[in-house]
Formats: sequence, C-alpha cells, structure tokens
Amino acid sequence: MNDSQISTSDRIIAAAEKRMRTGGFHGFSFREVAADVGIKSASVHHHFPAKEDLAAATAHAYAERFMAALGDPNDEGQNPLALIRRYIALFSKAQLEDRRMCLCGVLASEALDLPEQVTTEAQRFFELNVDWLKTVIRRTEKTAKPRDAEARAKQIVASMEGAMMIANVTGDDCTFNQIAASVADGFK
Amino acid sequence: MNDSQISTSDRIIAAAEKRMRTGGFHGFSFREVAADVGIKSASVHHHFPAKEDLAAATAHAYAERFMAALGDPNDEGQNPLALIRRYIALFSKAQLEDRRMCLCGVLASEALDLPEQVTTEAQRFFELNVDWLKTVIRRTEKTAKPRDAEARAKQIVASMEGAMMIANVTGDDCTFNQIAASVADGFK
DNA sequence: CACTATCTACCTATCGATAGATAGACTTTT
DNA sequence: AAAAGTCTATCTATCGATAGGTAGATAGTG
Repeated sequence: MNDSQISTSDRIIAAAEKRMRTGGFHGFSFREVAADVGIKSASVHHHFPAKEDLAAATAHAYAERFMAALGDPNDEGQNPLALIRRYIALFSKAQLEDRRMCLCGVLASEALDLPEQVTTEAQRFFELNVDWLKTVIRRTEKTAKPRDAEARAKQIVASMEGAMMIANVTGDDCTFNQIAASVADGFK
Repeated sequence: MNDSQISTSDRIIAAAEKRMRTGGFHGFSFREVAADVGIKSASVHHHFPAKEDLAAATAHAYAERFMAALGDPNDEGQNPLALIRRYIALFSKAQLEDRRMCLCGVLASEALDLPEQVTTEAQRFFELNVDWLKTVIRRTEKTAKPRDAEARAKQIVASMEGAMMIANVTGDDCTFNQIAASVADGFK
C-alpha cells in the first residue's frame, strides 16, 4: 500500500495549495483537486470533510513550512541582516520558482468571504511573520523601541505581499525584484 | 421611465464592485448582484453579456474613479508632498470607510485564474498608479534618476496594497495606519 | 472481524447563460 | 394623425454544467 512516500492527505494538500494560489478559495473545486491527485472527489471528502477543512489545513501547512524555512530569529550564529535577506529570498522563491501568489496573501484578499477557520489560519500566518521580523529587527537596532520594530516589521510584510500581488498580475519579474531590492536596501 | 438619477448599468457596476471587493471574481454571482440592484439575473446579462464583461467594466470604472480622485500629478498649485499624502489618504478611505479590499488588489491576487480582459484592466490600474506616483516623485527629487523614481513608486503601491490586504484579514485599523504612516514618513 | 481508504452513484443547490415573451417608448411609413 | 415597425429593458422559464456533499458497496490491512 505504502509504495509512495507521501501520504494521500499531503498530496491533497499540495494540490489544493497549487489551486488556491492560482484562483483562491472560491477558485478551486474538490473535483479539480481530486483529479490532480488521481482520486475521486468523494475520497477527498474522506480526508477533509468540508471545503473549509481542506482550505484551513492547507493554509496551516503553508504557514508551518514558511516559518520552518525562516528558522529561529534568535539564532546567534546568524547575522540579523542575513535573516532579513532570507525573509526576502523566501518570497522571491515563492514568486520566481512557483510563479504563484502567496497562499495566505490570496486568502487575505478574499478574507471577508471566507469561512472563519480559514480566515483564522491566514491571520496566524501574518502574526507569525510580523513576530519573526520584529525579533530580528530588534537585534539589528538595539536602540529601537519595540513599537518601532513592529511598525517596521509590518511594513516589510506589506511590501513583500504587495510585490507578489503586482508580480502576479503583471507577470513581470523586474518589478518584483525592484521592490525586493528596495526593502533590502532599507537595512544597509 | 427611470426617475432615479443613476442608470441601471451604473447600479449593477456599483453592486458588482461591492461584491468583488468582498469575495473576488469567483466570489460573486449574477443572481446576487441582480438581487442587490432589485432586478433579475437575466437583466444583468442584458447590460453585460458575460461575467467577464461585467468584471472588466467594474474594474475599469474603479480605476477611472481612483485616478480622477488623485487628480493631475503635474498640478503646479499642489505641493508634491501633499499629493503623496493624497495618494495614501485615498487608500485609507477605501479601507477605513468602505472596509473592503482594493478591487484591483483582489483581482491581482487571483489574476492567474481570470479572463484575459479582467486581468488587463487590473494591470492597467497598477500602471496608472505607478506612472502617477513616478511623476510626483520626480517633482520632489529633481536629482533622482527616472529609474529610481519608478522603483520608489512601485514600492509605495506595493506597501499600500499589502497594508490593505493585511487590514482586510485582521480587521485591525491600527496596523493599516502604522504602515500608511511609515510610507508617508519616507517623504519627510 | 474491525478499520481504512477508495470507489460508484447519486443528491440538491447553484452557476453562467440563453430563449422567448411582454410592455413601453421612440421612429418610420402611409 | 394613425398605423406599423423597431428598440430597450425587463420578465419567466429553462438549459447544461458544475458545485459541495452523502450513502453504500468494495477491497485491502492488521
């Protein structure tokens, strides 16, 4: 049975992520995801009873993977500026390799029309992002007040999400790279 | 016949804008829009043959209204810094009064799953935004190279769209105001 | 046997879109 | 001026397709 290393649940989540990062929550269906995985839509319901369960699980996994890639913001072996660059590079990878919008960015845009548990997962992604950046920024500027660090963290998250949004609609990598460079320059 | 001053087409577009700014292109239906206006879905099709026609017309009208509110970026009677503040204030109004996402921001997020003419209208919104800001920025910093002005313009657009996105998912005005203030501070 | 995962088959609701009819307001013809 | 035709905006009714979701049978596993 277990000839594949990846569980069906994980393959469903991977397919759902790809679909949602293209068309959002309302832009994909159980049948499409099932077809991507190679099973029937009824089987998807076996793993995720309702659409909101699948979407919430997908957003949660996305956030976990994202934060894991960022690593520990207090890692003494890492230069704070290098961590900021790593943050920017993670968005760059999502844009330039996947060529798709940030999952939680799409969900945030249609948040007012989303089931509550999906909105909650998207909110959590942004909270985790801001907290991580805030911690790193405090290490770069010891004199900065906590409140200033938070404002700056939020500005970085907003810039990167906005950059992805614009890159997504224009298909233009140059614009994305320009904005990413501007954000990075703010820490030289 | 029509004792109302607003045409049916315009009322349809207004209803569609409200709906799309909540749930995106895939998050609204002809029946919902028709019900909002007080007509039947078949009557909406009379004015806009297909869904993509309605969405494209709505996005176009949104962009026109937005640019009209910005005014002439070369207006000699206006301080360039005041124009930048006006730009930020326009986003603030869209967020704090309408309490909804920027229409072209939602569309940009799901752009990969949109009919071509809808994507084109959303693209045009961002081009117009960048051009307007670029013109204003060149007036504030005579020494700046055109390319730098464009990069800075794109950074402002990205920041404001990202700020709306985050405000939309968190429902937190404070975060939006913090980011808006950070963007404005960049020009002091 | 009990459990898990998948299937086939089906349900109800809604989708975007179309057909055909109607009523009223113009336009043209006689 | 009256009659006939045309245009506009709306309606009711319906289409085929697809949506999310469910029931029950089947096959493999421990």
